[in-house]
Amino acid sequence: MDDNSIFIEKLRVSGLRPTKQRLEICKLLFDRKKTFHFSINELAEIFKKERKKKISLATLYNTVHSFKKKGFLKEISVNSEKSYFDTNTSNHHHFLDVNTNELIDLKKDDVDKIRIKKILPGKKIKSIEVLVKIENSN
Amino acid sequence: MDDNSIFIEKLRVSGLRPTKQRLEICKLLFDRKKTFHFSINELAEIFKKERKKKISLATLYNTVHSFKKKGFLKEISVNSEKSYFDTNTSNHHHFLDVNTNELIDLKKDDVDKIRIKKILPGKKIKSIEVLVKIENSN
DNA sequence: ATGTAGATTATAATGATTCTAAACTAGTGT
DNA sequence: ACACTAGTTTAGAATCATTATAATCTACAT
Repeated sequence: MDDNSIFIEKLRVSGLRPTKQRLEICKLLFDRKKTFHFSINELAEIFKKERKKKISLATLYNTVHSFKKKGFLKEISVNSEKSYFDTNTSNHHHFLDVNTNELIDLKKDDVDKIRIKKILPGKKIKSIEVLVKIENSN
Repeated sequence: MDDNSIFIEKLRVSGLRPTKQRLEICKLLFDRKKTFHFSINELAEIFKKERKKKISLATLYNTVHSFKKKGFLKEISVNSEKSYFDTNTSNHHHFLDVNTNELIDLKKDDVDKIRIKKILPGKKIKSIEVLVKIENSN
């Protein structure tokens, strides 16, 4: 038997019912060592082809968005064609390989602290996101 | 008579025929002091409501994309809902006011030079884009 | 066991973008 | 001035991703 108790708890605490589908999605997204970057379409493909589980597209959309709202996922728009979700919700930046369209996490100390000198009256900084586009050298 | 000779030249040099529609779009986009940030939909609205010119949506899409390809415009994706084009094609960063969804240019010296310590073999850095999300501070 | 609010689902609806193919036009040569 | 051609514009159709709908199902409190 697979042990879902962590995910059941995680969902319950956040006010989401631990349904079969949500647990499947949790296992896929969060039961891994490395950060996972995905689009909803890729997620759907994985369930269909690799895992042979049929979770409707609507549920994937609903779930990913509610996970985002609960802070389990972060959304990253890299360009107009593609939007990724990131299982690493800590403050961090990204490489985007423009040849493969792959996102790669940058660790905190891979990037010097960013200082913004301009301030706008009545506004405060909410987040700072750095996207470093990389390409094949040669 | 309005003097379009600069735009006619600009288009011709880049290999685009200076058509009525393209010149109208040039005037709207480039005949201004401050940087202009827009979505294609907003552009369509301006032509329809403010300028009473009917340029088909297809042409706006075509033109904006060819202007982007020629380097007259830069595209900035700020979130999954919205993608902006920027008439300022120099290297610079942005504020995004999440309350109004407004983009604001940061000047070069508003942000310290970003140093990326990580390098990936066979890859080189193409660009570094910083998006600073700001919100009402109250 | 029952009731009910919350979830899932297939499908339809929407909305943004791209495609198509016909009509139009800028620029060239005559 | 005229005609030719490749490039451009256009309305409308097609496509694709995402969201809405409403019927069915399920977790879970009572």
